[in-house]
Amino acid sequence: MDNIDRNIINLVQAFGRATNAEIAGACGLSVSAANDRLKRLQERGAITGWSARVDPDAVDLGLLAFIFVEIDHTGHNERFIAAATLMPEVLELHHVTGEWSYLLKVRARDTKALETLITGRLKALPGVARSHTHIALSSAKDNGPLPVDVSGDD
Amino acid sequence: MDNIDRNIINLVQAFGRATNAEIAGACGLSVSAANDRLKRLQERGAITGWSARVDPDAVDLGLLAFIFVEIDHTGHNERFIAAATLMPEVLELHHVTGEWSYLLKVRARDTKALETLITGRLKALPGVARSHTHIALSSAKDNGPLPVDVSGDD
DNA sequence: ACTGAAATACCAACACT
DNA sequence: AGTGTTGGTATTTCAGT
Repeated sequence: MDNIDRNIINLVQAFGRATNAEIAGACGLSVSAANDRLKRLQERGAITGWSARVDPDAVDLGLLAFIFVEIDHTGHNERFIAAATLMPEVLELHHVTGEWSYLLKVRARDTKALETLITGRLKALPGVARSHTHIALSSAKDNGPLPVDVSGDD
Repeated sequence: MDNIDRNIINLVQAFGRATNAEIAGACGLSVSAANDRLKRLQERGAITGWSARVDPDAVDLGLLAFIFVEIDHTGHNERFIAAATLMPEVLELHHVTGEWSYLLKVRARDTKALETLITGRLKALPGVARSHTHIALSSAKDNGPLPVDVSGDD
């Protein structure tokens, strides 16, 4: 992982459909070398996959919320993680420090769908003692690229 | 936006480098039709771009944190948003309901870098009254795909 | 590891249904 | 909107450095 690799990572984060020729041009490599490096970055696991960025409003998921959850008995943690991870509305599930056990990022169609998710499905899971929801009114930035420093060591 | 479009969106969210032939095969279309639909989804803004998924650990950003920020005077909001959005460590910036003004998702190398970010840069912005940080100990799910329902109306 | 070239696969425009 | 064809590009492999 040298600076060229980091440049490639920055490039393909911003432009996931960049061609090998474009990567090569930006990094001063031949097309083959760019292709080789991209493949190696994937084989090593630095690049884990590719994705289209989708406008939530276009797919009727205008409501974004962050939900803190507290689990009351230690034995329930694994089951909660397994169940919540499988819920498609749960985009993220983090184990966090502080007064709460988990922080979930969820998207839903509207407040009604959010209510169903929280009271009907999340709070129905064993061990969920309480939850606290923050609704996002607007997002100035969402899913930004990882800031990969290109002036680190080679 | 019909069910075929929603299928395509689900597919390219999971496999951002899916070829038109693969999309066509999955949706029962010809390659040309798949290409046309993909183009139209981008022209309409449903698909906003393409991105490589990157392993944070591979680029030395092992620390994930969520930071709540309170802004004390209304006039400072715009400037805070503008400044925080430009910080590369700030992956997300949401205006949220509740006792706090904003919720930020940030990534940093380690606790030292996080401290510099919070005390040296975020809290230095005008209007930042206080902040509260939740550190993610682990993430069972991160940046999951938007759950696009394929059984909605055509 | 990188280069350059050859073979293969892919995309995008076209005429037509 | 969809299909099949076609010409132009992109990708990928390989021998050589």
